[in-house]
Amino acid sequence: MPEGHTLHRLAALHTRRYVGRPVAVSSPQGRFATNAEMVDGRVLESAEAHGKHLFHHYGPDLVVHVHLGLYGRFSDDRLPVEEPRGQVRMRVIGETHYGDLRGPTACELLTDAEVDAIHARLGADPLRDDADPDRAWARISRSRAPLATLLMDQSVIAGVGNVYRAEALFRHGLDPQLPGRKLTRACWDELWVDLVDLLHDGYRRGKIETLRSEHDPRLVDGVGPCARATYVYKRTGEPCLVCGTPVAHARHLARNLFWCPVCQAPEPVRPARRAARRTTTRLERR
DNA sequence: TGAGTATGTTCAG
DNA sequence: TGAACCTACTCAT
Repeated sequence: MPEGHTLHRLAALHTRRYVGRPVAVSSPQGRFATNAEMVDGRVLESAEAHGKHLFHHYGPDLVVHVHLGLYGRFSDDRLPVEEPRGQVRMRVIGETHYGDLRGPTACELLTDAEVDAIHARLGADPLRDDADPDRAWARISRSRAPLATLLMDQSVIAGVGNVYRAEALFRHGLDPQLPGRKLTRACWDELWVDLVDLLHDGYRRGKIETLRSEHDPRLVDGVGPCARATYVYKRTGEPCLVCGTPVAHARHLARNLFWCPVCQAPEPVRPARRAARRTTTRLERR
């Protein structure tokens, strides 16, 4: 599930597994072979994530940049190494474990300047201490674009993908088509705090679960642990867990968008209704 | 076993 | 706007 939490988990894992010691880097598939030679045998100095991007720092102008894209994976296995299965773009071997990178959108060797450029174009990352939500707000509050577009714009908020977008908008009763400039500062502040909570939770669990306990059918009805743990994502036509209305689906900029037409009804929002809405979708800190 | 689908991004046209 | 990337999972057969 490569949204931001996945990449931050990988950065933390790679820090534990490999940082501070020499690693063997290769490209069984061959597409990263020349660059792999440049860092093979070097000490991995640090691993970090910004949004959905992962960086392995081997020294000045020696940074491996990885983006998993839609279906990239980075495995984690104990030594000894096995024969590569499938297309392994990059293999990193440490003292106790090794990782195989498959199907990434990007796996490239960058200079420091190129890495800086990526950081510069990425927006506030809810999982980074240096995140600047005011900069994100400056973009959102000036934009005519709908929230559904803005939340997925990595130059506004880095690390939020389709699942977190759908779930965060639902949790705040926000119409996905609401223009950014119509969002109130108070709503943004609550939304940001919740994104920080949600992504940290995903980081800890290693999966995206967004249901508050009172809405979790696994707790309410004793449904098996495999039941989905989202309010609207991939629940098209199923009853909203709060109001029972069938969850709606549409294509938005070539991506799937899910929302509850009642809990996230468009304007006008009357004060009484907003108050009622708050009692059912209030932000719950974990 | 095979078809269909996906949490993302870039590039061609 | 659609194709490409080319993995892994789910579901139907």
